[in-house]
Amino acid sequence: MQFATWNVNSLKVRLPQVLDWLASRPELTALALQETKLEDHNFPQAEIEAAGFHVVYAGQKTYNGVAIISRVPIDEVVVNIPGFDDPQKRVITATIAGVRFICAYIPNGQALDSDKYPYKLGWLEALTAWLKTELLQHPQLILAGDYNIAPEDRDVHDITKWEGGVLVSPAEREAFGKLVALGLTDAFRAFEQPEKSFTWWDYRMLGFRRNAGLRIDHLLVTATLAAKLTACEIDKEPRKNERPSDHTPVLAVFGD
DNA sequence: ATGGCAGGGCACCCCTGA
Repeated sequence: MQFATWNVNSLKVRLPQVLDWLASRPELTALALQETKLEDHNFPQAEIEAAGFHVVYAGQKTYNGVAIISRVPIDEVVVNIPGFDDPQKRVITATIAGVRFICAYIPNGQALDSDKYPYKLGWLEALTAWLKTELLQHPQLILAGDYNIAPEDRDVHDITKWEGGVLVSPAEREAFGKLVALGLTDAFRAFEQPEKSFTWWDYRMLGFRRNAGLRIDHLLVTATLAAKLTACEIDKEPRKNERPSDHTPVLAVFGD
């Protein structure tokens, strides 16, 4: 069983790369996508199904948009955070192979003095409250997505450049800590990993070539699943493509 | 040095991302 997350920064542009990556990963069970940037009537459902996959999605024009692609049937689909009034399409959840798989595109926040920053913190609170109830029903749960939070300084290429900004602020890291405190494990940190492991690199200033990146895409898993984890890997290959997404996939592998 | 790149919408420039 393998689950992955990838912010594709426009599925319209990246669909061929997504299908190529899925073909290169035949053991992958399901993939969570963020920033599809497609309204539902434009979503490439037929192409994805023609390639042999199941898919569910929730999108809007220009911004945000999430989807889950799966090799096995998808059940119990929920869009957005129940009880939280938000016009932005940032969450889709489904049960796949007995796992409650949540695909989330957590707000960026833009800047500490922006209106988008309190929106981000409130959004994280709502997510955490809802997760509490989900966890009561689903011992096997994965919260996968673009968190827009670098949890620790080692998740940042140069902390002096980011300190005092969004993605690394104490309040955001505390919100990440509250998710972990629900009993979740950061799958990537469950293993020895290379130093300077990142999932996003700025398009500008040769960010990828200089490995000037951040680790902001994560899979948090319940204890039941953490016990089955055998690996967690950032796959940097898609970031080397022509016209790459600025994010690259992260993959968690589970045994029996 | 606050810029640099990319995508989308819309109109030839602006917004957002991280």
